Amino acid sequence: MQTYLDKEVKTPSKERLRLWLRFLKASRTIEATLRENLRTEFNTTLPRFDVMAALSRFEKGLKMSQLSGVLRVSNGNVTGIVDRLTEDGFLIRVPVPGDRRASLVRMTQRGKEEFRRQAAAHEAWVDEMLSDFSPDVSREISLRLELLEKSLHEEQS
Amino acid sequence: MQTYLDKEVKTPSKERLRLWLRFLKASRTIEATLRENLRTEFNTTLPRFDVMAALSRFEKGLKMSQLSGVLRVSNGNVTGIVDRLTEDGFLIRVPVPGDRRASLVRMTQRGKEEFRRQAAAHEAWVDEMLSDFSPDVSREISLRLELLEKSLHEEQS
DNA sequence: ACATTTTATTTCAAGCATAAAATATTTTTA
DNA sequence: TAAAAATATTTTATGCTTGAAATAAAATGT
Repeated sequence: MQTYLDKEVKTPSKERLRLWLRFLKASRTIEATLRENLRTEFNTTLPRFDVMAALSRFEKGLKMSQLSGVLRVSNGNVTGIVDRLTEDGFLIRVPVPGDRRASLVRMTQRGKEEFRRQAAAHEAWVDEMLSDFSPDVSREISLRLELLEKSLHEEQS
Repeated sequence: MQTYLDKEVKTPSKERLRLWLRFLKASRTIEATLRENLRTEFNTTLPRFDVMAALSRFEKGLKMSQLSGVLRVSNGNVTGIVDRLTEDGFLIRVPVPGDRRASLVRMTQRGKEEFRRQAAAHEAWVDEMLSDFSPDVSREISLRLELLEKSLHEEQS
């Protein structure tokens, strides 16, 4: 039962709900800015940037299923994005010897150069938006979020 | 220029980038769970839930432009979602007397009842996922995020 | 009153996202 | 080795999302 203190003292679940709503709103605001910037300055999108970022960490490329695993999105989703990035000359599909089902997706030289520019701009935009957070505070919250991630992926009891 | 301490001491901008990436990942993980739960338990989606949640706070309803303003999404986007929720009998469009361009969107009785059930489940899911965060810590981070939100919406200098 | 501008909303084209079904290939099993 | 199961990927159907164009009505200026 609720008391006359309701305004100040919420139930734990209400407090966590509020936290989630704030979290989501901040996340969406930052995302919207990044999308807008990627669109106007590089004529690309966040999903395309995400794919390039993932591939930039794997010189030898990734299979489609590995790529969708890393990005935590559906298989079918990645197909279309890789198709378009390939048409644009940023990615290439190379056959896997000995398995005609699979292919490795990797960046072209042009893709690498384009991504380098995008990544530098992206880092600057984030730095600007999060400028209120000192390196120490950033590290602290990063750590907390890492623990949260872990707890979210534990088997539900 | 970078030093041999790179592994431990990052530049501020790298530290903030890491924070953003963790932030985004946690946000997406939680969102994915909520989407999945809404789909399997209520046959609905997060955008539909968001629309209902916004309207639940306005007994008299909202104009389409107000609704997209509150949700911070594009006008055209809201049209389709409201169309489908209206077909399902959860929302109703009522004409605004004296302005034949606009209409007020508000929840039907059935919509209110359905949303009450969804909101209760939603709160419980969030409570479960964020159970590591004590009410005090929740409040503290909420406050930080509120400040971040504010700084993000200030005129860029 | 009439032309112009602003406001409210929808439509459109393109891309993103998912789950489920389909296709093709490889591996396992009987 | 032939059938069955597993794996890798694409296709399909449906809905979300945006920016831009289109439509319609209201407000403003001359």
